[in-house]
Amino acid sequence: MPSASTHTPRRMPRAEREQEMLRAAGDAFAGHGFHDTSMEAIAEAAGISKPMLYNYFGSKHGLYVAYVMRSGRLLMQSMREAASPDGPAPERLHAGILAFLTYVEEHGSGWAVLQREMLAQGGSLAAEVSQLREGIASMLNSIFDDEPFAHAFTGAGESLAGWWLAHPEHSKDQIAEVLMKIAGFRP
Amino acid sequence: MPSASTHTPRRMPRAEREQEMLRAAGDAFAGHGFHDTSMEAIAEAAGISKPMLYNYFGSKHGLYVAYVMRSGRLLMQSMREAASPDGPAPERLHAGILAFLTYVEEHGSGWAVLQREMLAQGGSLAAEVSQLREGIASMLNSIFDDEPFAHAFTGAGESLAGWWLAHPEHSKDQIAEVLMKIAGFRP
DNA sequence: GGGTAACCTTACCCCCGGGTAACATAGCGG
DNA sequence: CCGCTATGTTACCCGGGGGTAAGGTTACCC
Repeated sequence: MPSASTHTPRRMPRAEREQEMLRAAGDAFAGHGFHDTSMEAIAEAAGISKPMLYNYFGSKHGLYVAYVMRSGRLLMQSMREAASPDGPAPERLHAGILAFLTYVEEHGSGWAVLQREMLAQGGSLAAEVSQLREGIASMLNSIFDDEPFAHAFTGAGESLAGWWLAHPEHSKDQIAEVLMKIAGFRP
Repeated sequence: MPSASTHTPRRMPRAEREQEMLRAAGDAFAGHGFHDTSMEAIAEAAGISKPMLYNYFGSKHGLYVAYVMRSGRLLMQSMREAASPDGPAPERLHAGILAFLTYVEEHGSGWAVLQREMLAQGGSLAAEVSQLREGIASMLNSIFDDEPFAHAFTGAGESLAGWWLAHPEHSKDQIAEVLMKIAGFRP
């Protein structure tokens, strides 16, 4: 028994450790923002030491990019699957809204980071994030065929989702109904 | 003539200099965000030296707070004046929307900073910013009497305003029409 | 069982940028 | 015209945190 004081540095396969790092990083970024989150803090939350983060992601920015990209991919994938073009527009829209709200509900940190990053127009993630915006916009344009309206609707969804997280007494379906009403599809 | 190389340190009354500092700070904060903006950069943009900023605003945070507060006051004042409770709801809403869009148009930096700050739920400005949110929410609730809908509508306005800034080929009235349509007041 | 590669840590470097002390001068009141 | 205050500057301190060099240990494979 060499020393009982060391922190049980449990070994872990790379892929698994990577996910844990991303989870810790995401929670930290979502809570305090990019700049008010230190690599040291992320490492501690992930139960490892700082150089591991650099070994796996190269830099703080690299870690952030990895998290944002993964979050964006996940969101787009969920929505595309739900709103695949079969069936009439209102059904597709409703399914897409539910997929979005489900993502927000289950990945609060991911959503918070994505939302903040979409506001920062000048960032180095402009390309990746605008790709996400484009994807959602094209889905909505295929339903509304009215670009300004589609953008307004996007904002309505984002804002309402944020409000919902602070008022969980409303059901997911109630929230979806509000959005359907805004879209012009009365029940 | 002592030295032609000095930067013409023109004297200026305090109030006037203060406005210039706030203008420079606002543009910088809007462009790069709070953390990626250095006091040095703000001082240079304002044509003065760094200690002046500390002399006038105490700290970087103090300068930021001053800018956010002034922006918020200005926006609330414009909207309250426009949407004062006389006349039917659609007219009040339309006037409020136009006041909002005018503010966004004329104070792009102020709006960008306000919008970012409203997303950051945990900041030290939470109190001030939530007061702004409350004000707008109460105006909209007096029109819609439907809190979730009012929040969604707020988001639609914010998002559409951002999109408008990137697509100035649309007129202010066209944008306002989109919002009126979302509100359920068809032309 | 020994070489090797992957996993992981401790201890440090060093710059950026917030904040300040000390000093300079314009211009107004008396 | 003389000093006092408000306006302004240069030059510096120093702590936080991004990033790294060097080394240790586990486990897999032959």
